[in-house]
Amino acid sequence: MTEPFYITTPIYYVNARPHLGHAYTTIIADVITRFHRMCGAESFFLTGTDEHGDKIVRAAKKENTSPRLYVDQISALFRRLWPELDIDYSHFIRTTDAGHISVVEQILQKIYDAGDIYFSEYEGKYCFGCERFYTERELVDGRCPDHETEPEVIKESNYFFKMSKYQDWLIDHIRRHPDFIRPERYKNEVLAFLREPLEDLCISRPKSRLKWGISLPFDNDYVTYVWFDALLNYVSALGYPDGEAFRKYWPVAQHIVAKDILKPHGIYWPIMLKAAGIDTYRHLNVHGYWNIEQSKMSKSLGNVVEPLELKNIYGLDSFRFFLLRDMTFGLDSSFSESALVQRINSDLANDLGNLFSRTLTMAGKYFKAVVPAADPKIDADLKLGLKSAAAETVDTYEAAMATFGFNRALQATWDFIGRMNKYIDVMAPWELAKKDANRKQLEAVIYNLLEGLRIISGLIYPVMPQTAATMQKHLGLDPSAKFYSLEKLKSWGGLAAGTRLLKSIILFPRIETKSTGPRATHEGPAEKEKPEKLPEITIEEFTRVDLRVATVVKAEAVPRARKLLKLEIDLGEKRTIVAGIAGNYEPAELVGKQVIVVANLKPAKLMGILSNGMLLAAVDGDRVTLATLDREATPGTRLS
RNA sequence: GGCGAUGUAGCUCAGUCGGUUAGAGCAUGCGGCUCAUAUCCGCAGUGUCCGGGGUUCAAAUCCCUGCAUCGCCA
Repeated sequence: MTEPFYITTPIYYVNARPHLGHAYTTIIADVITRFHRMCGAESFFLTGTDEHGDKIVRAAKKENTSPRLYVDQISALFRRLWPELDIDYSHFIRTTDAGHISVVEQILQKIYDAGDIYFSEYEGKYCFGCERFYTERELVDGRCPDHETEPEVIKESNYFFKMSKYQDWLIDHIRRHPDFIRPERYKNEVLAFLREPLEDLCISRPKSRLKWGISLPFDNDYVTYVWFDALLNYVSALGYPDGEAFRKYWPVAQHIVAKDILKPHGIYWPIMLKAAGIDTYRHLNVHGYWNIEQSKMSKSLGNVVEPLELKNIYGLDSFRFFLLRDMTFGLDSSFSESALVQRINSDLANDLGNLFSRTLTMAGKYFKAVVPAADPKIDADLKLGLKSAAAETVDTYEAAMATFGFNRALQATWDFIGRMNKYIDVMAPWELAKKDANRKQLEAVIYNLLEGLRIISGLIYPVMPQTAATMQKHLGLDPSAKFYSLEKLKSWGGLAAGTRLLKSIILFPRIETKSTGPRATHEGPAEKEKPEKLPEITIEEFTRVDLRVATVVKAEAVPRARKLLKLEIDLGEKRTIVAGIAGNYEPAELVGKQVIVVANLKPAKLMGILSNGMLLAAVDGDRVTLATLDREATPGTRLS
């Protein structure tokens, strides 16, 4: 029996709404869990929300609500999002759950009784506005960066966790288990950090300044520091100390985190476990950031791509595919709509979708949509290595997936898809179909193609569960069966002759991208009229024009105006602009586009609508082409 | 300021222990096919392997140095 599998995402801090970074981490956890189910492992996939701490109190205050109501609300956003991304988690934990709180208390008491928690006084610079201490380097000219006031020096007593005591143990553990933290770069980062003496961790906050947390079991005047509370979710969710799930899954625990929380997971957490007498986890899997609009994805930055919107536009499976295919696990990657579209068109529509549709069409045409039998004598010559290629593909795939090499696994799958397309080209079934004498050969060829598709549908299952099921259904198989079992994918010939196929369909519609068209090539620049030159201006004159990046939020036709569109744009603030581009652009295609706007143009009324700015466009007779940006930029950014 | 990573085709990246003519996908150009979503198959290119110096019979690869980007730490 395959050993069980336990994976966790971080529990997300509810001071912000879910964004692409959260979605990516959670999708990866979903994919790896589905993969382990393919391997036949009993799997447990944990996610949830982290809900204590002063940032929550402040966020709640800002919204004029209580922490309790606030965390309920944001936590629900996360919980509701995951099913929409086809994320099939086993359990959703909240740090405000009674069960969790009681485990935190137990473990704190245990470590306290063992003598690894001590009480001590320290002094620091405290900003009463922020309700927090600042280190010297965080201060700007000795002042709080938010309030610009000088923080006061205050003394405070707190409880500290003796992390230093376990430093050598941790170094040793990491050295003995080279894949404890992976990829390697992050292991090295942790080891580099551990070369310096580790400071003990302050694990309490006095209730005089923070009440929203778990009270220390040994001192009711304090609450637990949020990280100490949060990390313990990974064991509390399993029913530590003697739940059956804990016994079964904890020994194989693996975590997934983004690189910004490497330190708590790579250092605090193993040491906490050690001190509590719990075996440490098996792997910490660390991934990078999605760079959007050239800045990092992170909780504290506000530039957020709404995952829901993207999957609604391009389809959920395509969206998941892109995230898994384009990022090398551990490294940063850049996210752009054009990269997404390119992936969809070339890998999904052209390669896989077209292979599927051409194969099913032929099976329909030549065999009335019934899976033909492959005569073994004839088939042996006609497989052209397809069977062995499939076996190699599954092997490569399995090895890559097990080590979070999602892009390599998909690459291998697509190599096989390419091989299938090539197979069609070489075998030319449409030629075989012309002569009855070739009937047996045609049967074998079509059978092999359908069988190849069966295997492909299994391989894409973890990443694209919906598409996998659709493929199964059209291959006449039961999409609710465990068709994705690796064992089944490893043996050729699973598809039974006589199975009734469904009609060919388009799995992934191509996304039409606006190209400059043939016009540009036929019309050489020499034939063009030279644009009239305007008198020279100074840089100062130029800079009087306030050009800004704006994103089109909404677009609609202006009634009774042939050329005009009314646009809602976001350039840091919302604005309405009326643009004379209706003949060249459909309202729908403009939404989400980034344009360049003259922001300080005197407002003008067009067809009764006040237009507050102007779009830049190349106007070539009737042909209007909007000026856009090479890459996405933050709305409101000034052009210079 | 200290430590580290990265820099390879138009774009995204692979490149093992130093070893023949530096690779893949996308994009581009040409050819082929017609089952298929104008899809697929084949062929073709293009490189200051970031700059400079060194070691070596031989360097994208090793060493030094500079630059750029990023990360960790202070």
